[in-house]
Amino acid sequence: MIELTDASADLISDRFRALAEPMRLRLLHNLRKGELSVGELAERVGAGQANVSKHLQVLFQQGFVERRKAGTTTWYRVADPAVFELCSLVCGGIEDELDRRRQLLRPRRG
Amino acid sequence: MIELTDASADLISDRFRALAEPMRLRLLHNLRKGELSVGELAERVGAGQANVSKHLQVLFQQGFVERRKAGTTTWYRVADPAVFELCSLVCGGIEDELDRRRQLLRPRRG
DNA sequence: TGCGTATATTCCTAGATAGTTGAATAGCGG
DNA sequence: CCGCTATTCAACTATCTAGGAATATACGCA
Repeated sequence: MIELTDASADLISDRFRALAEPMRLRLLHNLRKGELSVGELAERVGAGQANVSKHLQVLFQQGFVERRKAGTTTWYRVADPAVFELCSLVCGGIEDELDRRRQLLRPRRG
Repeated sequence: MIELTDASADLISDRFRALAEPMRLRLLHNLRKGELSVGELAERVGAGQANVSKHLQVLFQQGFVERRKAGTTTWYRVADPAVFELCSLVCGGIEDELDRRRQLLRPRRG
């Protein structure tokens, strides 16, 4: 692990921020099965095309997706498989967190 | 990996968002070595006490840290070691991304 | 009780960002 | 060249959040 300087903290947080958005996670999830165009992604996630395009820019800037232009359409694909490992790690914690929230809902003065 | 429903996408993004903040990454980094109080953390990261307290709430809500009250001081510690695996994965991508950015800065019409 | 300390909470402001809309760009077919 | 399509870009609004200041709460001590 990098010794956390201010600069590297910024870089790391930038990458986390790119994943801190449900829409972008859905885009990545749809791209798991293979390449998709912007329009196809917009249909699948039920969002506007411009919106999807901007989200894809963010993922591209962080290197999570790559793109390939063919004629008028742009095909996006996952570039960094580590993103799925990241999600798996986070998903592992989610069930724990749900359990913990249920604990918090209980009266605690027992 | 969880089949990504809208609800789970929200949960996952919430967890990523908790890490998408340099200050919170620095807090977690300082907590690697062991328990620290809010005041100690505020000194180390050079931030206000209220600010640090609020960031710790976010990390606590997402289950990344635990806390223990002793008198008037609250001691925080890392609860989920997976957070460091997450950072490692992200750090691994950062050097790749830096290389990629250097590529982008080059004239590409070769 | 009253004071000092440590933490949490509330209010406020400035900056960031998601989403929409409309325009601009680029390729394809006539 | 002209329309058509897919994508990107720019402007705008609404929402969110980091940070600071002030306040509230809780604890220890005399």
